[in-house]
Amino acid sequence: MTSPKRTERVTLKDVARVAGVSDISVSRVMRRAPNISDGLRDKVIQAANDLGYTPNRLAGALKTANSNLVAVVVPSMSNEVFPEVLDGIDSVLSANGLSAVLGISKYDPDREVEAVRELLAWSPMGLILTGLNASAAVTRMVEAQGIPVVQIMDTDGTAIQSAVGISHSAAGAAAADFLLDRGYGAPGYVGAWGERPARSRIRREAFAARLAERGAPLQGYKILPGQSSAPLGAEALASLLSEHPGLDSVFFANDDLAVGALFHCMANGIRVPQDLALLGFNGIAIGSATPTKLTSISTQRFRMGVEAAKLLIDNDPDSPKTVDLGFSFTDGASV
Amino acid sequence: MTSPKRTERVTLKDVARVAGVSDISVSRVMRRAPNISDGLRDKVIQAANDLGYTPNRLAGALKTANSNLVAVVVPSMSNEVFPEVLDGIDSVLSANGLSAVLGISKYDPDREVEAVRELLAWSPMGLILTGLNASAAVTRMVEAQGIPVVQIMDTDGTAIQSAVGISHSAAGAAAADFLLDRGYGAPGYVGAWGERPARSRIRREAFAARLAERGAPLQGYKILPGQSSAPLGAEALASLLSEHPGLDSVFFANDDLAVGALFHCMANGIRVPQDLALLGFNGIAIGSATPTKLTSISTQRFRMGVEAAKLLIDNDPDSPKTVDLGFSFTDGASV
DNA sequence: TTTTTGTTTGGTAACGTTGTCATCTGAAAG
DNA sequence: CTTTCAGATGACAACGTTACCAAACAAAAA
Repeated sequence: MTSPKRTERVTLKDVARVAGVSDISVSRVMRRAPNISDGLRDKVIQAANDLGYTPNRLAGALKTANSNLVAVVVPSMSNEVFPEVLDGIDSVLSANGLSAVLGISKYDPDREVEAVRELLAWSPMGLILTGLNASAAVTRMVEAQGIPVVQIMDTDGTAIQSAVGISHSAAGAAAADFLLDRGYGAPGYVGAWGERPARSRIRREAFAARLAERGAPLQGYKILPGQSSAPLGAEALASLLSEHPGLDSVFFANDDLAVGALFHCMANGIRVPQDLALLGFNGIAIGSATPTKLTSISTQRFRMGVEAAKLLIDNDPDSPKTVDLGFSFTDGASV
Repeated sequence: MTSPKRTERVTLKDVARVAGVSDISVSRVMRRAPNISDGLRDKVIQAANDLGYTPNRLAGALKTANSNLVAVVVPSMSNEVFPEVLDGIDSVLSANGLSAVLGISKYDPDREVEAVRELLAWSPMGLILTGLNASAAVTRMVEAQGIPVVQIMDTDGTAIQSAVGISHSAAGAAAADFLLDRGYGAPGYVGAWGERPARSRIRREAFAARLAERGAPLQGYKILPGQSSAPLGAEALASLLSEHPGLDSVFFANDDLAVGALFHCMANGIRVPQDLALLGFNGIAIGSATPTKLTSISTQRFRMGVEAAKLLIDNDPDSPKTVDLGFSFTDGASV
């Protein structure tokens, strides 16, 4: 029984010695470089397996100045959206031998800068950021590093290089049209998180602007400080209705809030959509299971991650791209 | 306007040259080593800022054989549970200058092995795995690397070193007691994902065993192949009830399924809990906003991540720990 | 046969950092 | 006025890889 103490790392040299070849040949076999004879390859693989050799990527990445890491910074994990995007990112990265290093900014620009600084120190081959409102410090750092950057979620604004997302202003305007076209004339709005995800503010403003444009201005809105959740949505709607009893429809910053609001209506005898229409945002699964199916604006989050990772991988520095994945209305019964 | 081309990396040497000191002094200042005069520190910091210097962790980690990375392997992101755990992990890691490198196994043991191999190549200072059922290959690799390992979610079984989680067999048994103690005598069970997360199978088996022990055996169960979601829960319950109309209570593998089932009941005139009691698992936010509050077994997922990261950081290789965070019943109205 | 060409292998020198061992101050102790 | 010692700083050699160039060899062309 061997001691479970610090095992000396098995290196290329060890494998080379055992296989009776040069270091560099081992390196080439491990990297599947071309022009390797079968004999050499077999000897090396045999020796590597015998010794339990694992390449040290730290050394390889240092030498080639090209780690197979991708830095990903998202604002939060306690929100269905980002895990789904991450899932999409990882599905592409892992298929290409890349790994994601994660940073969570908690919607705090300073933390984002810190996270980016921290992650860039690993010489990632690319960076995925959330939102287009990157601080100047972040922009400077990534430009100094000279790596591809893809910003996700948002296409309203100027990207550092490339972006994959949707136009939140278009979504807000579309929500307004959707409600007005269906005859609602007294719309309200509910948000959360103090609108720290700037994207929800953009939607609200575009929603309000389009409503005003069409002569049916926003009657009232409520933005609570807490994190989005169904209970918070119920609370927000109750509070909004007490201040604005005349509302006939409400647009929500996300489906969590909208579902909670739907529950509030069910519990309080408010008929949906006859007395009040509810329009969500994001199109998460639960909305399609509620007794009254939630009408929502659905977005493609997994795909957003996939496209972002792809853009990073076959990056063409000379032609940054902005990919708008669009959105669509789910056929619910709450509007 | 400088060309956005490949910028040469700014290294310690550059900073040292500009500051007029030795390389190693710059290194020491950057690492906040002791015994540095204020004069030296100021010169170095000034130069580093002027040049926009960022340390290269690849080189540092290679030299010290100690990266500040923690490898985290989870089975999925499309499940509220793991993002929350990750959030907890990251909160501790980021406070300690560590970063998480992520691997997603998709509940596939082969992918898990691959992810671990991939991540270990970065010489992480620790590894967080999901579940206690790590394959022999994984165990061998981490032992060869000699780094601390913490396994999360589960405490029923043998950990490689340390574990943080709950006892799913205890939870299953407690669910049985909970229902029986409240007078229900004909319980059923609903699961999903083909029970690939082994933990849900353990809960079901313990649930069934305790029921049998107390003379009220499990009447029937339904485990659908698809991923857990509210719509799937509704579907599963409908199907279960058609096969076993006499059920008076159902225990669910998770709250997503249970909430969907609750909706199914509401839409079909099944009174909860008079006609049918529903007991969930996980205690996610939405369950406390439904018109009939969902009764559930709540677990501490964020804290699980926190404790796992802490265990990794102040690791004592000689005394691995198993931390059982326990569970509790939420005071819902569905049982 | 000789020359050309291409395939296969090896030697050497980095990549950017830090551990280890000097060296050099200057002040306290003798 | 030495000796001692702690506090600062520096020189050098790694860490484990891979890029680059050179060399050996074999096969094809002349």
